[in-house]
Amino acid sequence: MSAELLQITLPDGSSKQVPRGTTVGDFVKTQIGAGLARAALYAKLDEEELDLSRPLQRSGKLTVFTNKSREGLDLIRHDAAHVVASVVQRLFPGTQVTIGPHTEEGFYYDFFRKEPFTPEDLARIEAAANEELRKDHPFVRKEVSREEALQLFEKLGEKFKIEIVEDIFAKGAKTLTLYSHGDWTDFCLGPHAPSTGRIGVIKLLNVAGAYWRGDHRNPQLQRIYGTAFFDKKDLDAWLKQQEEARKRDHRKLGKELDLFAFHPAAPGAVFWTHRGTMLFNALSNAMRQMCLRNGYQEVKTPLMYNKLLWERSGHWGKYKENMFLVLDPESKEDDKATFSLKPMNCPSHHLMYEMKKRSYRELPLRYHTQDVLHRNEATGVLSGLTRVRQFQQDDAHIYLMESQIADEVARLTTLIKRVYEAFGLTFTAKFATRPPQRIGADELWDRAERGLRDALEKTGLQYELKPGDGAFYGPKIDFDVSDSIGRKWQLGTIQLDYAVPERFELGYIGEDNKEHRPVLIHRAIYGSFERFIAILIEHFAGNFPVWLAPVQARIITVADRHFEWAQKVHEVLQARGLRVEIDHASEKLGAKIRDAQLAKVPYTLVIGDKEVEGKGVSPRKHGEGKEADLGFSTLDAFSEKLASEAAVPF
RNA sequence: GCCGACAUAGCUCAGUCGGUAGAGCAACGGUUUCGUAAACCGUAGGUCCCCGGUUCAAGUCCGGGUGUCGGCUCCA
Repeated sequence: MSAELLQITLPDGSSKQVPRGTTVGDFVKTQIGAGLARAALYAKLDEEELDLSRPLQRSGKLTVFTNKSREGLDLIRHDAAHVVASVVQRLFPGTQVTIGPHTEEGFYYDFFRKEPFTPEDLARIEAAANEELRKDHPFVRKEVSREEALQLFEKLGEKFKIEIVEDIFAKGAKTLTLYSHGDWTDFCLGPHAPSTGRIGVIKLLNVAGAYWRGDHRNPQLQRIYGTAFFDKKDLDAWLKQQEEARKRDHRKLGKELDLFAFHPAAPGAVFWTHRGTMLFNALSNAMRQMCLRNGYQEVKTPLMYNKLLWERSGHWGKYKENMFLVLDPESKEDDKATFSLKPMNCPSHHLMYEMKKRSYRELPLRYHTQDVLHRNEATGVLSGLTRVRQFQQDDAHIYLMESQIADEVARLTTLIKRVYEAFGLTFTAKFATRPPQRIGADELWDRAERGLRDALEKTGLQYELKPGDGAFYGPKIDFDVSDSIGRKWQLGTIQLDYAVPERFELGYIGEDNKEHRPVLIHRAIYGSFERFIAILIEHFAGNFPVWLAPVQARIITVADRHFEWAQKVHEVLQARGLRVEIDHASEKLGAKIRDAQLAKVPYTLVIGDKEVEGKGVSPRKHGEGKEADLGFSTLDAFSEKLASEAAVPF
């Protein structure tokens, strides 16, 4: 069997026969073409990733990746992480290496070193790393035994590597692969590009702390973030895009558009300006109306509760760290902290639920609340509007019978989809199952997970499975949306909960005249108004659609003599519930137009002799150039138009 | 909470080697009454985040605190 032939199928369906042992690189060169051979970085034989230098050992479907593919880019970014690590160890002896994967936008490498890396260090590392690329070191792969691997890393004093190596072998690996370039060697699953020269350019971005293996009890490592591209031009384009994205940052736009502010006296709590409040209220009212149309009861409950409630709900035990406690000087308790601001609405709703005897005929009973919540978040996690200590959710708790779960979840996913699509947001759904730390019997979890999953499957929505990511009381479906710099934020959520009704001993009288336990669904669509508004600001880059815009139209006059008609226009539009303002500045028209444009007001209404004469306005749409000028319109016609655009789209 | 960086006028930002702070915009006053992205002249505005230290002298150097930012852990 010296010339055993393998059957290698290509993506176009054609297949080639080559002797076993032919390397991937040779296969590509002889069977496909020299051009692809030069461009090739690595390949996949079925699902197995192979370096070009690896011999083909079995038949299968071969896919070759070049610099034209996402996979190719991910590969050189991983290569780049190796190059950076090698340079860091040369420039900063004594630094220990850990891991360095590629990410969405680049890569990182985690190092253990006492002294922090400074921005100057980064610049040095970056320069030296790019120098390595020019040397075009080949990546050399080698398989070693457990003993060889451990011996190598013992010698190098790489404690973290040893830990990983031990783990790999403990999981049953027979050998371990090492990759070297130049005189630097690292343990790595691979694959890698043929040589360092295939990485076009490396750019280091920043340093940050990260815990070893993501556990805060472990030593803190220094994570160097960077990115790599095939071409300097691609890097420049990416940097420019990043720059553009930063212009949409909700913190920047929030200040520029005068929507909200923060003050050191209340870290993590928002000051909403009038404009911001108008936006907030537009969202709030839209949600409120939608809930009312869909069988929800809107309720308001107290913001502060005696700890009797928190002990009952389990928050006192599990969540106390995150709650703002309120001292009661009259209290007989030692710590006087007998009250707390509510961090969630659920316990309040349960109290309301149990205030009356409930019948199965009332179910599903849906409580909707937009009350203010407080959570004492760790200082380091606060971030603009996306992570705050005081916030409002478009929260709801739905009490229902188990048989109603599928329908209710289907209704919910439909609502969520409708709302997100009305904003043009693209989202991903995640199905999160039981976490290691949980309450409730496994049998309940089985039912809950099955129920939620069945309902989700029924809706046909694409979703990602997140095992172990559920809430401590039940599995959930989360809906994520990205911000302008690509960070994903959880907005909507649907959480199924059998445990809490049990804990609160909630009941309803069934058709059989017996007491039954309801199931609970926690759900939010916006998530929190604060975070949702952050996402919207970035999504629209501050150019809100009319129905959301804090100011929907700004009236500007050509000269002071037009002021009287301007006021009349203002009155008429305001009477229709539209948000309109007059620019009183003693400026030329051009300047007022510019101000209105910078304020991103959807319509600027120009009023001069012509408009006074014709009892109308000349609207100008937000935007550039001649087409922005809509010409003359009667006041009636424009007010119709604006009112129709101000309608809630869901 | 942890690691790192940053904090100067309402905003955006200069401020060299340690020698008591400056611009543009905004605000205010005046002139201008103007047709689709910036009229002109003037005035005022500062606990250089806070507390302490070094120094003849601190916006600048050092220590502590607060806040913000980038991550990590956590989370809507």
